[in-house]
Amino acid sequence: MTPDPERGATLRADAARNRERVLRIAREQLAAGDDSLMFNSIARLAGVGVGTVYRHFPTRQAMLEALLVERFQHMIGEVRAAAAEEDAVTSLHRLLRLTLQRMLKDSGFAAVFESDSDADGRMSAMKGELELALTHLLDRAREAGAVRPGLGADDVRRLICGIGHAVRIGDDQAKYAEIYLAVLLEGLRPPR
Amino acid sequence: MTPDPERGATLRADAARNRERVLRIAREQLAAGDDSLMFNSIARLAGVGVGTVYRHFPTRQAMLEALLVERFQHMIGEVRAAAAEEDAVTSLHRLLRLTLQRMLKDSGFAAVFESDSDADGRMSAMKGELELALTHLLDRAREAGAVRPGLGADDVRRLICGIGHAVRIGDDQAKYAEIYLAVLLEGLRPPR
Amino acid sequence: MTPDPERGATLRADAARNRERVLRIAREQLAAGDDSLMFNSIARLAGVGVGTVYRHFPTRQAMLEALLVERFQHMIGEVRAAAAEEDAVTSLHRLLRLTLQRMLKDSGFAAVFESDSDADGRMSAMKGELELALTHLLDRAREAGAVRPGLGADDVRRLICGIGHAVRIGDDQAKYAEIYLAVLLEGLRPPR
Amino acid sequence: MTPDPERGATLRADAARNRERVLRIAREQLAAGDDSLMFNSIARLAGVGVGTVYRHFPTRQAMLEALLVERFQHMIGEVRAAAAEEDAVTSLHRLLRLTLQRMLKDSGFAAVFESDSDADGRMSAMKGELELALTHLLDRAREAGAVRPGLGADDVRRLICGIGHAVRIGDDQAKYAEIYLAVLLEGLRPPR
DNA sequence: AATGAATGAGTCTTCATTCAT
DNA sequence: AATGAATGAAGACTCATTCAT
Repeated sequence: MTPDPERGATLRADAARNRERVLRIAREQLAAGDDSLMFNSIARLAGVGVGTVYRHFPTRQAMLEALLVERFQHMIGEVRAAAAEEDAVTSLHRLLRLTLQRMLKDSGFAAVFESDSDADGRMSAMKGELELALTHLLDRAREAGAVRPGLGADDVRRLICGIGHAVRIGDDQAKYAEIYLAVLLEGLRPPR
Repeated sequence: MTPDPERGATLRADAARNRERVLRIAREQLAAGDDSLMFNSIARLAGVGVGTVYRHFPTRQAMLEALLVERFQHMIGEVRAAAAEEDAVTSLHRLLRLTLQRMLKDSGFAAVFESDSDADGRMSAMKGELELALTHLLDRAREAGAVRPGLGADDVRRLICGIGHAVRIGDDQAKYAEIYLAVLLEGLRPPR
Repeated sequence: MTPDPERGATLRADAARNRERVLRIAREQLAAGDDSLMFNSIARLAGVGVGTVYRHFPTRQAMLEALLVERFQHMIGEVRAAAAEEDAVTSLHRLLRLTLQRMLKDSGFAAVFESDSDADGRMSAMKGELELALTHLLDRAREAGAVRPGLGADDVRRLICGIGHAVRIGDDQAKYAEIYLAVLLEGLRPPR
Repeated sequence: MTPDPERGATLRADAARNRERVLRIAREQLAAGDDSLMFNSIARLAGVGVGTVYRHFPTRQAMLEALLVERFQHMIGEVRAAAAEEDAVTSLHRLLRLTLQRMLKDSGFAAVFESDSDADGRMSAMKGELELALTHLLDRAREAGAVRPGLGADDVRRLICGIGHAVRIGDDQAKYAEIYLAVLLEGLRPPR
């Protein structure tokens, strides 16, 4: 038995192995651009029964979130670190750039990051911590004149999601990402 | 027989009538928030056979585009008029605000406006004219200092789509639309 | 196109053919003792797609009822004729015997005959007519002293269903049917 | 270790405890109107593994029977007592009324009481004793003129099951039970 | 040109049972 | 003896598309 960091419980060795297999396959599918996450085919590819997949992940959304628990936990650390840095503005910009790139690379991440309704309470909790940390960072950046009043952490989340969307529409994402991000960063500042 | 302005051909009277019925129902469905556009139910509601729907619109995308021909033609006029106005900056802002509201009100419009691949050449042609007119307007606004260099009409289209997306993520669209639009407008300006 | 007596509408020739095929297979399945009426296998055996089966019969109950429309219509005639005969008591006994035998031979019939909730309004209508005719017969048999007061047509229906159930429990149905029916017939009379 | 009266073997204390837990939950489920007796959910509710449930009860039928051992044993006593009473006819009527009410209250009991095939030999043995005792009672009632010749204990069992079925079909069981029982009791008598 | 019945692959989901732990 | 994760057959149902009428 090994502790399962994502469930706060202990999983039988084989169960944990299957869970990981399923998650690995799901990750591959998403990476390959197939965001349908069909339980039957995931099960087949993972070499387990469908029932096993359902046992671990009652819904598609739950699977998506499970796929991202580590990433979100990592992000919380990043945002906290960013909020603690000396130069809040640079820090904010770097954070937003990083987040944008993550969204572009991983559509599953983008989907969960955008969504307001989580299947799993732990995901909601993490989002709450994320928002808190971002609020701190934002407050400091605001003091430095880089953020207009009236824009909260959730607004910034939505806006960066919007920018991600704008970049994705186009055909040369690498090219647009930096430009559109620059537009956002300038737009966040108090109007002249 | 009446000329069919959208097909460049002549349609039998009953065919034209059926076409309009289908479009009307499709419009109603979209307006009612159902963007699945299922051909079978549209056919049923329109009182025609599915085959008839397929004859007129080979794909969902084609139907969507047909639904929006008038709207796009109207838009072309708007953008041209905007480009001709004295105060290009105000004009640009008004145009973007109008477009944003249109996207929020009509998800079908948003989908086609965002898309880079059209089912029907006439839609592509219209988009080309739209881009041309917007380029003019943008050039004039740029001279007035309201648009940074390096941002073309297509960029602005994508960015306003992104803002629309950001607004749609939230639960109180009316509240966010104006704020996020303001962020975009400020962001479009040359950096300080 | 031929008129479809069971739908009150006109069915396309091929549709009618398919409908009959499906009903024939369903009938065979039931006769073979399989009362599960699985749509997929019925479709396969009938040589049609599942969708076709679903189109004709939205639910299992609807299919069962469709299977029995003719039988119920015939029964209505029988009960009316029975109610019109000279010797109401003999007539009632013969009718109940016939019904019991029908229930034992055809479990589908027994199921629909017992059920109080019909999928199709026409079935409910037929049951209503059946009840009416039986009420007449019962009234006449009551006058002849063969039916106790307080027992209506629906009670008799339930009781004969119960007798059918009692017979079915045993292993030698032929043996029990007549005896248990005799018990019922005597029990229907006013108490001594 | 405690002797397990129902298995003729000795059960480890924890095994006996588990067995009782499972039976208690199963009883509750049935009482709550859920007669599906799903092993997985029973196991979950009982706080044991499914495997444990299977170990104790190889089939649903076996579980049902185990649930009813006490009740049947009690019934044997009742029927014997009834057979010993002075007024056999009254006694028989009271017994049938009691049995009917039991069937209506407890669908599990009804199922096992009706069934001719038992999973457990002890259940068959009990049914045998029941039949014997009922035969005595019936013989005495027959002498008193309340039961026609040719009707044995098993027939009466089936008939009361049939009456239970008839009552269950309707929507107002309390109302029909007494009437239909009266029909049966009169029907049991020798024909006039 | 119109019809709409038919198609049937595709997907989802459950649950009785087994067996490795 | 107990566990409960795993299994996967089984069955239900949908809907985009075709094609005979």
